[in-house]
Amino acid sequence: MEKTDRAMQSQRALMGVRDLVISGEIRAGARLSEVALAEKLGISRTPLRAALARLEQEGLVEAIPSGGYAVRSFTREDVIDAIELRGVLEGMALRLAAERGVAPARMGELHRLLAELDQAQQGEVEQMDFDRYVDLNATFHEKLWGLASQTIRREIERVTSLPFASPSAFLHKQADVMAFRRSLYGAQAQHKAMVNAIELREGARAEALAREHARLARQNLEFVLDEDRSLIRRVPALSLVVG
Amino acid sequence: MEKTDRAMQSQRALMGVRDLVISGEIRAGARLSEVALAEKLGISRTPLRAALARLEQEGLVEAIPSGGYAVRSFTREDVIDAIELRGVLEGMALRLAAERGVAPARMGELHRLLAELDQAQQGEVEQMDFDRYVDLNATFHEKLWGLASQTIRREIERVTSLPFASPSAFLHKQADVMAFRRSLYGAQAQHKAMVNAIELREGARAEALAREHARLARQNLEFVLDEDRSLIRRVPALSLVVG
DNA sequence: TGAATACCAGTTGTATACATTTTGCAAGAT
DNA sequence: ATCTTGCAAAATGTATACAACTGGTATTCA
Repeated sequence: MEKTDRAMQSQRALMGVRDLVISGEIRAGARLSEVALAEKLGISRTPLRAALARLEQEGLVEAIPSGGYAVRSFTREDVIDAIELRGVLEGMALRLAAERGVAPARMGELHRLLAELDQAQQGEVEQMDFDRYVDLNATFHEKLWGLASQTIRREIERVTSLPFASPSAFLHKQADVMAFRRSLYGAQAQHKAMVNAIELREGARAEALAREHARLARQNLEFVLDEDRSLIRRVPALSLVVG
Repeated sequence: MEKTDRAMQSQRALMGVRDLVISGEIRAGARLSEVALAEKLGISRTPLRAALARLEQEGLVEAIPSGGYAVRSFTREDVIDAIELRGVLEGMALRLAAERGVAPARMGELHRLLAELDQAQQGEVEQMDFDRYVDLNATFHEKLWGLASQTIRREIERVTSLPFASPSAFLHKQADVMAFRRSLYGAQAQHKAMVNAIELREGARAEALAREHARLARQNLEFVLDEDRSLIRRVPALSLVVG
């Protein structure tokens, strides 16, 4: 090795395998051959194995009893529960933020993001700045997570490492669909209500709103699976869902 | 290697390091020297590194920016949030169980455990079968987790891998204290109410009860930290709490 | 005397070698 | 034709070798 950054190969392994799995290039259930992967990624088996062990913790990959790993496959119920789980955790984060209080500076950042989100969806549905909204939405949710303590933030980040459980799962730039665009109006209303609830120290309301907000992802999931399965390919990791 | 089980050394590494950290044999903040640990456990660095990486995910150990790992240290707030997190996740599990329904056979198992728990705390406080209650309580909670889907169960198990966040954290046989014994009466009443709520499909009540139930652990934590710090040594991993 | 530097031990991250186990396949028996 | 058995290739788990980096100490130079 000849490199600059510390633990470079490990990072390459982690991102490389994650991409291969999420993109669906390796089918769900398929065994992950260490030698083949190591060669494909141009690294040795050691950092690769570290990546596989971590991806098992993240839930993208599962250990085979006889040894090695395979790409995990998810049922519809798995995905629904992962989304519900995110809602519950975000709800907890918001409730605690409301109960314990948030520094004014941070609330200011949230309001600024709300205003930018408003701008992004200005005008008619057809001309809204979808890509910009996608980016801002991801930033907004990350800011919300930042209100929580490290312990809770860690869990949220782990759960959302399953791409279809992330708040941006169905807001990918490759999946710009009318049905998704329309869902953004309700979403933005919920964003504002969540921030308002935190300001008013209304913990229960903030929690309920976060849960209902996550429910939008579930709606979008069901739209993809039941109404337009051609979108499966465009939503990250959704190719791992069977049935 | 000459061994029987698959991935034997990795398991040994994981349990070995976990024990060293939880028991407090290695101080919070101390660097975990790989060569020293490997020699101490009689294994090579490879399975040891796998164990360290996993313990980092579990939260017991943290990566040092310049490389390697150190024993993590927890603030009182960290522990409180971990307990609260368990309460929220158990609450989610029970709510979903209530909403979606539970097979009668499983409810039967829960009732049987409730009866056994009743037996264990029969009679006067002084003569209750504390050790037996401890075991049954752990089994009961595991059965509750079993009501949830794999996704949620995984998260609960990860969170409770921090020993002080587990439902048995303050019910350790080495920490048989009057204050803890007395808390069991209220706890058992909550156990019964939780099962009842699931049977009546009262999801919100089940969730609220699970959260309040976890709050007992917080009370016990505060008792240890504020009233009888000599107990710190007897509660697993509590020596990692600073302040 | 103080600061900068060069060196050195110790440590981690990565690659590779090795032994055991698993698995796929083909041949043979029923 | 189907199931069993044996074997070889491949894959995993572990150990070890190696190179780069970190941190600290002693030396050197101003």
